Amino acid sequence: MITHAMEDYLKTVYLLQEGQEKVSTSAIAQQMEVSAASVTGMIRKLAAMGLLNYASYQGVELTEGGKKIAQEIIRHHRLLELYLVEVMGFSWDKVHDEADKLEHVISEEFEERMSEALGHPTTDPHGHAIPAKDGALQEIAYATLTDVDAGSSATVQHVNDNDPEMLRYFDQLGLLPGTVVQVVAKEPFNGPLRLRVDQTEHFVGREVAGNVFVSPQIT
Amino acid sequence: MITHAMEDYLKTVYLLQEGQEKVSTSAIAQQMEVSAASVTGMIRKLAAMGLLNYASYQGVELTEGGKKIAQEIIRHHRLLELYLVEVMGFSWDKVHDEADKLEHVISEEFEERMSEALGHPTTDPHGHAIPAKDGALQEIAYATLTDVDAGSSATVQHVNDNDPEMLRYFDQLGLLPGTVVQVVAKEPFNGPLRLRVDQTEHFVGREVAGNVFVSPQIT
DNA sequence: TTAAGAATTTAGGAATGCCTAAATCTAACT
DNA sequence: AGTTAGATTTAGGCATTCCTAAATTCTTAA
Repeated sequence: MITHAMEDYLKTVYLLQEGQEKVSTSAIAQQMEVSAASVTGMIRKLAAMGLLNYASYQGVELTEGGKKIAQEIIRHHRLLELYLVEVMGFSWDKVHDEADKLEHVISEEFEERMSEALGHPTTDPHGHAIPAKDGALQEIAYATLTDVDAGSSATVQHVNDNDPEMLRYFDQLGLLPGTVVQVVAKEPFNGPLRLRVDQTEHFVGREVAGNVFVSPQIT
Repeated sequence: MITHAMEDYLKTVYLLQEGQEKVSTSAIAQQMEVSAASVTGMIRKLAAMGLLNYASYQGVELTEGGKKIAQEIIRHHRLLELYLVEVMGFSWDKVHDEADKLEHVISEEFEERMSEALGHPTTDPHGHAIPAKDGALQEIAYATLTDVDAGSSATVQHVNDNDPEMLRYFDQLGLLPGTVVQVVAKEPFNGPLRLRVDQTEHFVGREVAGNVFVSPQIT
């Protein structure tokens, strides 16, 4: 039997795996805010179930079976986020936590009816791709605002959704997926970025800018 | 901390408590399909938390605190059932199981938004009363169809919702909350009841009839 | 009133999922 | 190659929630 905790581990490994081949125990522990020892224990169980490949000290890699479960959970999560915002009227800073709980519990029919009600959408409110029912998730590794050269513009693709307070700040700044931002200037010594969004200028710190993922603006 | 299992126990005790003063260990065990020993263990924990009063061999009674939690869970369950049917288009035989999982997981805001979307309803799809946000649930102890005299008519108030197959059967018979039924005849030796629903006659067994709760038809 | 039978509780145990502390392994630098 | 810092695993424990089997208590009916 697959438990909620197992689903959370698979989801985390899947999302960390993007780009890298192998995922380390400590990366999982940090992401999930559990001890590394707990991760080792769970990983051994998941490996025994054939959901991931694992060799001591070498890191972890999902099998096809593990990937399939992870994708399903991520699909649940992102459909839920969008449903909560679009149909139920939640604000986008509150939907992550709600979806984290609901994603393990809803049935396939619930998933299907949400997808239908939303017109089979492909991105969630934070700009993340929603995997198709049996399709892989190809998340593109976008740069963040901190990587954009001063003077250049970029289009917001997605933002990190795990800090509600930061999401409210994004909202306030107008840094929503699809928005064009110009990096007017970057102060030295990890100083703030001067941004122009919708004719308005803002100064934001590097930590915030590092959570905004963008593609270069086509001019 | 209150766990999902604890919530389930409180809910079960609350629903069994209607009519009776005290609820026995074995009644809880039977309803929840766990062993009596498990019930004893959980009850001791809930009593220690002040959620119910309990003396060995004497049965169990919820405290005000326990009642409040039970009502909240029942409100979640019944709002979810109605939301799943009315907004998401589920058929009424599938919503019980889905609601049983979701009821422990949704936030207060989710509850509130469902209630709003439904126009603050007072009964769920099976005819059960939905408790108000902080109001007690006064479920009336209706008779079942088996109690109705041959020749008399009655109005369906609610039906048991825990058996999906039986719900589909009710649907087929037209035995929905609000419907008027005439008990044309009752065969002896626990034989079937001859019912007239919407001009059509049906023969149904006592087990089914015992799960249909009715009030006498005002003539 | 006493003894069977039913109901309930106690005792002991298993699985899950987390923890801390200690041991072990890897990798990197002298 | 040796040392050491950091990553990882092992060992031992705790809480939750269920179980079965055995002991106890209550009820009832001869």
